[in-house]
Amino acid sequence: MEHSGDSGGKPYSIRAVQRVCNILDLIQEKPEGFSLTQVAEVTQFPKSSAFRYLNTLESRRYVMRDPLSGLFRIGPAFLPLQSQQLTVLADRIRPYLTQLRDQLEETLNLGILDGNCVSYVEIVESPHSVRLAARPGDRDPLHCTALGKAIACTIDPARVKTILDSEGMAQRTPATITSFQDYLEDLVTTHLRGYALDNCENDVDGRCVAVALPDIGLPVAISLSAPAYRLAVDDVPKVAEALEQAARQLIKDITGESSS
Amino acid sequence: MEHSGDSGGKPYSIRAVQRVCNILDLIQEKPEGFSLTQVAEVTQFPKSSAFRYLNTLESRRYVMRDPLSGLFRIGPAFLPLQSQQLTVLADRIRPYLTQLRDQLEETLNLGILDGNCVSYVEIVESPHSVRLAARPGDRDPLHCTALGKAIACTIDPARVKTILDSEGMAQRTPATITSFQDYLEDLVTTHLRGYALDNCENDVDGRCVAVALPDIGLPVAISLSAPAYRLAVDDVPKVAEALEQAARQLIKDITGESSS
DNA sequence: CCGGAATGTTCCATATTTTGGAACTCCTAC
DNA sequence: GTAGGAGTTCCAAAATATGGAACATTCCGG
Repeated sequence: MEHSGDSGGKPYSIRAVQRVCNILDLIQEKPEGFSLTQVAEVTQFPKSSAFRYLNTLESRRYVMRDPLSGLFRIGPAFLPLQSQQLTVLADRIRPYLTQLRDQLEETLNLGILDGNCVSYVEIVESPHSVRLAARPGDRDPLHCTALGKAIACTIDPARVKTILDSEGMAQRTPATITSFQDYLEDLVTTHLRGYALDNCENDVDGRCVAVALPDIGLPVAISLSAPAYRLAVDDVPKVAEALEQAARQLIKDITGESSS
Repeated sequence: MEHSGDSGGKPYSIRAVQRVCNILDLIQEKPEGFSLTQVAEVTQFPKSSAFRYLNTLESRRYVMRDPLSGLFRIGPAFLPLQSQQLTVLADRIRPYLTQLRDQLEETLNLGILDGNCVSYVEIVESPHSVRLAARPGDRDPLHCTALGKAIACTIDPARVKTILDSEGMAQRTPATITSFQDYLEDLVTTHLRGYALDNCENDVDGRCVAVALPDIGLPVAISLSAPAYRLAVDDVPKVAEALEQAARQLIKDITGESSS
């Protein structure tokens, strides 16, 4: 029985398990992911073997396929950033998201700061066939998403600056905020108003409202996303109020105390 | 070819990979871990199969064996709590820890807040054969460790309370702080003084000095741990100064700006 | 201390599964 | 249209994973 890499003297090593670990080690090295051919090359597995491993890991969510690039990257099963804690949190927040979805008939999201981006942890989709919906494990930038802005209000401004310096503030739509100064001003507004708005800044046809969940101990926020034609700017305050109400209630339920 | 659980209609599923995923799913459910027999029971694998899988995963650090309880639990390869970011951070901090180890000839640690505990990310061990050293992936409570105290100074006091209420403040040694009020007072001292001290509170024969790394964006701290007989209380300020100096330098290096 | 139960570790013949190469499909660029 | 590259499918047989049983170790109770 031969196994690649160091088994650390451990007997009874299973080669297929080692191969899984090789792939999991690799997939963590690059957030944007790898093509099948790259995985095969780096791991030195035959392409068909690599394909089967990746497909199996994908079916179990340890690996996911980026819908745009087709690259294989870290999946949601690997994403619980604080493991237990995030899983428990998502489970407890899901009923609220479901209720909001039923009430407002749009897509609800739970997002977390993950490195320099927002990562979608939980998504409860709109009943409409035309909907604005990310997928679990998707990541979006901080500067042009409502989730990003809501979370940015809860973290150190110096940290926000570091992130944006590092990631850039790419123009995704004509409405995208691309200067740090403008972004800071938006954050002030966001903070005073109590909710964050992505007004066709991330997706030219999309609008999104988000509120942070302070006191939870993790940089998380919930949001409602909708096609812009169904969520007029005039409707935003009403939606925000529903989100804020749900946020207050769920924080209370989770922490056993009320948010100040 | 039969595979357990939902393959989601994915063809070319590899049974051994599914089994790895079953174990990884299970191991994430309980921080304190599982015995071999429990893993075998829950997964319904024959004991010898479960044993081989766990051993292989252990050799690759996705699973680790708790040295005290012998239970199998999540390993460091699963621990990079912010994945990329923590790996990069540890790589950049290691040379500093190594230099401090060479200078002070004791064990240096990098720890992070992980759920309700401190988790050891990086350890550079003392050259002495008698040393106080945790192992990567080990977890310790917040209330009786210098790392825990240093990190507690950087997070919301309400969060600290929640953690301690949940985890308790178990007496580990006669010197352990077991009341929240006393702990808060220690944190005030820690904050004013600039460093945290575990004065035989976690280990009756151990002393530990820690400083937080503010502005990094993660709840992390570095510490020096030593047998108490080699680290007298009078030596603590000198050690703390070396740690603080290194902390200032590495924060500057990592963030590209100086800590305020 | 002894015995029994429980947990962990080792071994082995063979059944099962994984394997890797080749063929095929699809897509893109020239 | 053609070529090349990435992804997908297939299959015979080589390789490995398998599971049960035996063995070793530890723990607990009488």
